[in-house]
Amino acid sequence: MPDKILKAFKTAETEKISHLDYFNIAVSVDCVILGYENKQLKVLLIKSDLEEFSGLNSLLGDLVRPDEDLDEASYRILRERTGLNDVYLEQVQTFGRIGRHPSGRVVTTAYFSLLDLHHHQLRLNHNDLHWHPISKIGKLAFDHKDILDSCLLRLRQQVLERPLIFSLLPEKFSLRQLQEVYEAILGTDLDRRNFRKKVSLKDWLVDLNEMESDVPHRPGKLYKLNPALKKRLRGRLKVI
Amino acid sequence: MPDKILKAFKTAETEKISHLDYFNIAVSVDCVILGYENKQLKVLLIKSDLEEFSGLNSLLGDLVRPDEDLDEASYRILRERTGLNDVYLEQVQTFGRIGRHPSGRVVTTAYFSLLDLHHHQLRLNHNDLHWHPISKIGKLAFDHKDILDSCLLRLRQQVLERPLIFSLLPEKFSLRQLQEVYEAILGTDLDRRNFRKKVSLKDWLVDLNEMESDVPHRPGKLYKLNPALKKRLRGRLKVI
DNA sequence: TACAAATATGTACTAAAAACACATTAAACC
DNA sequence: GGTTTAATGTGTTTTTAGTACATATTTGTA
Repeated sequence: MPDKILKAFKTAETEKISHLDYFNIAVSVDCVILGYENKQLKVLLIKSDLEEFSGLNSLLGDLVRPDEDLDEASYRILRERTGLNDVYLEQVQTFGRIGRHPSGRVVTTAYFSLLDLHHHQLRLNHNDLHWHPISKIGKLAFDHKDILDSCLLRLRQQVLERPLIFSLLPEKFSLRQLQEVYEAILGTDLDRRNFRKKVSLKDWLVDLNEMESDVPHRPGKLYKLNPALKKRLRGRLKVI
Repeated sequence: MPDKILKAFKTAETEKISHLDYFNIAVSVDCVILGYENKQLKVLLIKSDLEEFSGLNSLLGDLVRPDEDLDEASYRILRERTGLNDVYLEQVQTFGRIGRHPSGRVVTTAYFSLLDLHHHQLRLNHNDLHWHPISKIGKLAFDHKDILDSCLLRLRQQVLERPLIFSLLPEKFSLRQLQEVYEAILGTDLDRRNFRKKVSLKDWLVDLNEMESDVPHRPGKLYKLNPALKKRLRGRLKVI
């Protein structure tokens, strides 16, 4: 098998190097799992259990298993950590600096996901897991701050074009709630009238003909995501 | 070291599995190197030397070395294959299906690059390397057709927003040449007057006050890329 | 010198985005 | 129960960007 592999990658430089020099990297997946609460965007972090990063938080990640697709690993991590199966995950970028992991050569692929922090199925499986406001993130373990930033950048670039945001919200929501989520993600104030016009021009929402309740002011109409779009946001993993 | 590594990735599932099960993946880089000639976008391909893919072409790729950053590997491949050092490369996506490489578990990260196919430094280092019009690409080895398509999609999405395209052209070019490149990439015809207006509103071009020569019609003005933008397009690799 | 084939430069029209205003509703308070 | 408060809901106007389209100009060539 080494011969076969070398043949597949034969270049002037690699020919003399043995197969063992190459098949010794670990690949991991790190998930930027975002939620929304109290008008803040939050990310799910875990206390690092590596000495090198004691006291620091890290993203949720794990090594990719030998018999596991890269994308599948991201769904597994999300499921293991949150209990959620049915959530959209998107690959963003791969980080492969030599020294990025203190224990060995680990190349990691970053995914982001948005979910409703109050989802009834959400079960954080570990005491050290916690939601952290992204506006108050300091140092993170590994290169996880870079990973977080790249995912946030991607999210901000795409959030107005694609119906990504709705999995952050409960099934039924008002336009005000929706606007507040956008404002939290983009970090800007939006004009309410222009925002409503923009949203209504897309086919994203369905009017439920219901009203908010328990709000200390005039209640607004409730909407849900157009079911036709929901499929696109669903996880693509075959549920085990 | 195995203990240390396992600690870093401890989850319910991984605890019982040994370090050797994980640090045995190879990571490769595949480069979608695009050039432009005869009003066509072309990609640099090489004949696959794997039996499984005999007769098929593949992208230019290589395994990432143990002591090499992921990004650096992409610049090395470009340099080894084309002789060019000073070229922009951008990471696009990582492909990690289990069975994607017949010889073992290889996760690959795709990069794309645009370069002037008639650049004086360009020296293709192998007889089997050739430029292939993207409009006539059939089957490719591995999952390289998917990789090519994802890079082309990214390119088309970004080419109007960012000054990526200029490395496809010689130093001096006319607006007609520039427009033809855009048309080749986007696969559409553009209105000449609107195109010129759009370009002139950006700060991308510098008028050289020179004219085309050797054209069988009225010569056009020559432009070059605004030098202030050139840095952003340069390769980020420390030249060895 | 007339013609062919480009360049160069608009202008009018249309659609999208941003700025801005007012009437309406329901809860909370006196 | 009337008044206040704080939202919702629905515009209009203005500005900007995008699209469609026309004419004069320059050079090489027959």
